[in-house]
Amino acid sequence: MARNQSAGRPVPAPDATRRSERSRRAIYDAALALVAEVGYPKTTIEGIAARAGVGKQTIYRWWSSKADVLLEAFLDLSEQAAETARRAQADDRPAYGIPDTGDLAADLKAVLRATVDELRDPAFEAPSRALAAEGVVNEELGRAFVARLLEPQLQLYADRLRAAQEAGDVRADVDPRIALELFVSPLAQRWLQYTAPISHEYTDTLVDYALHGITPR
Amino acid sequence: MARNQSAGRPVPAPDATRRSERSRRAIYDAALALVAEVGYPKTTIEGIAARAGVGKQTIYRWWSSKADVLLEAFLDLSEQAAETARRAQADDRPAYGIPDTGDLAADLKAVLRATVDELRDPAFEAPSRALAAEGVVNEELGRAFVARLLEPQLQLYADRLRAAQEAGDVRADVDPRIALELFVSPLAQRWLQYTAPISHEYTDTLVDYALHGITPR
DNA sequence: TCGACGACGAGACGATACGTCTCGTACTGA
DNA sequence: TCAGTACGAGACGTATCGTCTCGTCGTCGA
Repeated sequence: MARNQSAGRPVPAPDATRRSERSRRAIYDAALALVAEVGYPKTTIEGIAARAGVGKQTIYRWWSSKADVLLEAFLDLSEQAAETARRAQADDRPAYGIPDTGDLAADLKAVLRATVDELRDPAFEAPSRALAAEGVVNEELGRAFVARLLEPQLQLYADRLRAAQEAGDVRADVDPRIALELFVSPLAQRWLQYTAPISHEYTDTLVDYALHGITPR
Repeated sequence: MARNQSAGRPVPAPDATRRSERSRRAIYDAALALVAEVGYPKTTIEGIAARAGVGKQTIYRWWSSKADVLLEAFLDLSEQAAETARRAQADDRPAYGIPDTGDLAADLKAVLRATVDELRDPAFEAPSRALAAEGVVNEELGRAFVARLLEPQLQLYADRLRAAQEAGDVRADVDPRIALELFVSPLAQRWLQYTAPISHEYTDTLVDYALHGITPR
């Protein structure tokens, strides 16, 4: 019943410098594999430990919950993927983010098309959904998920929109953080909640509507 | 292990005409109360049965899962609420739905402001989140949730937008089912995922951006 | 009027998974 | 060299799962 640093003998905090990197990685791999194979609800701490060849205590020592393990595993996966992508394009592109060819509509459409394709990647789908779902019901994890994974992505759109404002392609009085939601959120909702299918044509349409509005001009 | 109508003796389907209405209601009430009080993950079938004063088998006989119980409980709650609302306004409003004063922007803003207030109602919040979360990870339940709860709501927006098209306030080539997502989905995402706070000012801004676009006119 | 049928409340049952704990081992820093 | 601690392994008691088996009760057809 007693958790960390509560009454009685304060449980000594584990020494992070002695932590086993090997176990950490094995736990990430096992967690992601299990979620993809049997689904989040059937993924258990005991299952992760067994698959990783690790004692249960090693998991409980470093993480507070199944969701927490998965969040860090997915963060690690994202970092690796970003690292790989960054190294692949290396010098020919200045910074990674949303391209700026000067044509805002085309740039947004291209990135959203790529996002649609990514959302269909089964390796990402299961853990993404699991984390999003847990975050809906668990505010603490939800905020961590947003702060560490979602918001950095959204920031890229905000940056691109700000650049467009300076180029005069977006009105100066528009808030980029809100404007980006006009095309990002509809895609997110369709994907998360299965409200309707997603496609390249769909995201193209979203960009057109968002840029020009739906009223007669 | 063997579920309904599989091998061996086919399990006789329960006779719905002999179903206890009293138990059904007690189960709905207990499920909603427990989710609100202790949260969805800690809500158990055994807990619902005990609180409802009902045998576990009575739940397993009529529902396939905890999520299924909650979906029906919430549907029932929504129907009651809709019934009450419909009876309250009775004759002074012709049909319930989104008002049509002729001013599209004002009508949408009013409804979205009301939605913001609703989303803060604690009685709805816990079960809504629980169902949405379960639907993210469980496609079958997700689709049922959308079809029976979400889509009927969205249809009201589509209807209002179609009326606006006939009045010439929305371009004829715009797809209302997509257009409505420009202001509904951002609100949904902020609420579901805690990506940012929601307010009346925020939804007003969404409507303005969606109607007129973010580019210079 | 009465007997069978089946849903009901209650709870026993074996199977998991929970989170804590206690081993013996192995590495590491003083 | 030796104390300290993370580690793999797994035993432990508790909680909930979904199935099952009771005895009770209300309803419908003979």
